[in-house]
Amino acid sequence: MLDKFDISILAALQNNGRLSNRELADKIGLSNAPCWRRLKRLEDERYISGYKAELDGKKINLNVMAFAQVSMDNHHPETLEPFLTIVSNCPEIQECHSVSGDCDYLLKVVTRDLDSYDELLSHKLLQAKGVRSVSTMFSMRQPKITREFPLTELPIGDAT
Amino acid sequence: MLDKFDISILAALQNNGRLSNRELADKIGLSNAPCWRRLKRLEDERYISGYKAELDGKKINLNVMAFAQVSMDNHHPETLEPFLTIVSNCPEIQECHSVSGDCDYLLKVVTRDLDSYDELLSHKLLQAKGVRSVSTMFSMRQPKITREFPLTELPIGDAT
DNA sequence: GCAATAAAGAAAGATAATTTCGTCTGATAG
DNA sequence: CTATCAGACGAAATTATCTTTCTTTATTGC
Repeated sequence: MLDKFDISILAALQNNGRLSNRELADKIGLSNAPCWRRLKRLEDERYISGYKAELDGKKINLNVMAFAQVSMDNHHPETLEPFLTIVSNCPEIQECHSVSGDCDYLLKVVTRDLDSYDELLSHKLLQAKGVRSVSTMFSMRQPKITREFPLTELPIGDAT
Repeated sequence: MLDKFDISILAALQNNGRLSNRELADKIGLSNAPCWRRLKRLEDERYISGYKAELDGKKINLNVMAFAQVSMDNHHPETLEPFLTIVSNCPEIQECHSVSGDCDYLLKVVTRDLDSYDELLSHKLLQAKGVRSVSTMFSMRQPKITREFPLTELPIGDAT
């Protein structure tokens, strides 16, 4: 169970994953040692699954972000397998969700430009046996984009 | 321009954003100081836009992930504004993309359970003036999910 | 070749992480 | 009501790491 200090730690590190232990301790209102022990616990118990540097896509020449809705011929494992292999080996595909609704998978894809996207689509995805069709939504602007989870909904342990 | 050391640094920190400078230096094959200077440069020049702790959604009671396709009545700024305000104030909405295709916006949403999702939908989004309709795809499984950008496509500077 | 520039490495000084230990608070059983 | 125990905090000492400075090594243009 998490108390308000734990939640503050998670919130602070979601925002800045490289806070030093001292800064973190100041921010949440504990001293050095207990803050450190709590953080280790949160890491050990996998509340925190990792730390990631966030890069600027534009700066590294990734100008196209798209969501591809993929429909499959059927849902037999041997039909899905070649597709999933491509997905897992393709670094431009950041996310693959098996979804409810009209299509079977939703992919989040990042590429340098439209040509690269087209190439990925027509030479990789559409070549996969089992893939019936792909319909693309291009992300043109991102009024909001964050990786933070909402922590406001969490039940709070003691120490309130 | 980035050379192979810079790219290794970006790749390593995308994977583990809390590598110490020493570990990073070992990994990329430079000594302490130059590795540190390169990292600072990459931060200063905003190749790295930030560091984030990655939480486990299941552990903190966020069990529903969904993509909401939103259609608006029209594209006048005064129509969009109330919707975008809700989006920006709603912590459950992680991403809002203005997209090409059949709908206007694609939202990535995370909630505790289906009830919370329904509440968000019917009491917040669908109440917004200007929102014509919302169609939801629930993410049931994630065969792949990463936050890493592909760095293989980058042109490499000298020092090859 | 030789100077000038740019980046690497070594080492020292400054800063921060991690451990240890003593203390306090609150719960529970006698 | 008090004694005991568990759990967590904080101060301080130790260890490790970061950050700077200075020197050395490559590379480029003249």
